[in-house]
Amino acid sequence: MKSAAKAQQAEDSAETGAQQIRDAIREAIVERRLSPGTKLSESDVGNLFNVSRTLARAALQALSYEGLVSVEKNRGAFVAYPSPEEARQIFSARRLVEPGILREAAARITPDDIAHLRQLLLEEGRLMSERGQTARRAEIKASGDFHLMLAAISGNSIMQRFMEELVARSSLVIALYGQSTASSCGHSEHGDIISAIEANELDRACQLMLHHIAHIEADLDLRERKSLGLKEAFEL
Amino acid sequence: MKSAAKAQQAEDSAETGAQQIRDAIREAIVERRLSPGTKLSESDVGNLFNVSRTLARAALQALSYEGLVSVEKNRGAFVAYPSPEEARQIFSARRLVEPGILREAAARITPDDIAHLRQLLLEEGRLMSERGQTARRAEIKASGDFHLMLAAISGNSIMQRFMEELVARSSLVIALYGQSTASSCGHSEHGDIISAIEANELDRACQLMLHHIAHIEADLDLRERKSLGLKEAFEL
DNA sequence: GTGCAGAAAATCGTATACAATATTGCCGTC
DNA sequence: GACGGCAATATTGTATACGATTTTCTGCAC
Repeated sequence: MKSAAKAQQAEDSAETGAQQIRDAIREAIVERRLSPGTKLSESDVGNLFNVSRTLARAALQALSYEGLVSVEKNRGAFVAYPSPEEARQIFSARRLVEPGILREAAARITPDDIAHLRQLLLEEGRLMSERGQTARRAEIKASGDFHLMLAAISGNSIMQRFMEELVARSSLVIALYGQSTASSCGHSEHGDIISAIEANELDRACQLMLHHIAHIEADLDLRERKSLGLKEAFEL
Repeated sequence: MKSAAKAQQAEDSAETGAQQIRDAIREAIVERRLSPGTKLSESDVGNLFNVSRTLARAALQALSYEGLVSVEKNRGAFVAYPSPEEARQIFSARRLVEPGILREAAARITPDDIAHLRQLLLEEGRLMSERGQTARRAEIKASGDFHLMLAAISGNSIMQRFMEELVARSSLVIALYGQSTASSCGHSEHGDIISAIEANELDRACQLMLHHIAHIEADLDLRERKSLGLKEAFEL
């Protein structure tokens, strides 16, 4: 049943070029090749992907629904620049839903799933030790994939989509407010969570998840940096 | 701060005509003037609102992101026809997030908010006793508004938007699979939840909320109705 | 009369064109 | 030389146009 749904989605997802553009831009944002605030002009995007403004616009609109891009009337689209308040809400939402997702995932998890999770962890660890931009980008993605995999295991595609949005937006927040140059996600904590699930200690797993999210948030410096900073930048 | 955010949103929401069309169609779907499966041709929508296909298409795309409309490649857009599995996921998601939302809302609720909630309840009750299509439609909307108001009080605009999606999709599910002709939401249960919040009995309020959602779900007949039913329709 | 093939119609996917709005640079005036 | 207004430019908002795909209808063969 799930595979059938996925197959159908896969066959439909190839439907339009806008989808591909949207995915490409989203990936660029999540991997931080595009910085918050960057202008995404419709013409530029169109030229870049060799399509008309129509498709570029559709892609940008789609990204705005996910909160990754903000479009301002008659001004254009920009990579989202989440405010501190927005950042707090994103993590508040994650604290709210992730324990629940974890519980549902634990109820349906198979040994196969656990193997996949551990493999993901391994990959993540490998990337962490590597140097270089590409490795760093892959690591960022992998660390989010852990949370997404849990959502996928939960079997609820609605929550899965929601988590995808939250993880992507979290990446933006970390890019903006993250302090430590270290990994965005405490790597070992992922492993601890898996272990707790495996040991069927659900409450502990949820606690670990909450702590994990708290750790990520603790690494942020959520001070209101008003965009008026252009003045301050010269008042130094 | 919140009001500022809302004001900005309000001033931006008037930005484009597609937004208005999207809202109009969504309202029609939620109030069940548009039945699941109804075809929404881009041309028809455009003509109906006296805009070009471009805007009609944008509106339909937007609705598809919310799960209220499903667009099939080269075939067109239709009012979503949620499968039983989808319906289960929608309510599963609501069970997952609504207690959390309620807790956050309770932490920030003001006497003013409670007054608003009670007023909403009163309105709901009044509509329930009335006869007529328009009253019924207003009642459907009001019963959803209770849940949305809680999300609004929680102060997390991300969760609020998510709840808007879930409530709207729930309306579709109830239209499709609901059995009782009665209200979509047990009216009295809303009042009980408010009372529990007011009495600061948070755990009880959450329990009531879960029961409430369960009641709605219990009124559904989530049997797989294959679209092959056109045969059965004549084999009766 | 039934079934299939081909054409006609309708609808969607994408590109281009035009209108409206915001931004930028320029020039005249004070 | 600084400020304010106007024109030029760039960018978005919307409409129209054209090609591609699907659906439907028609007509011919069996």
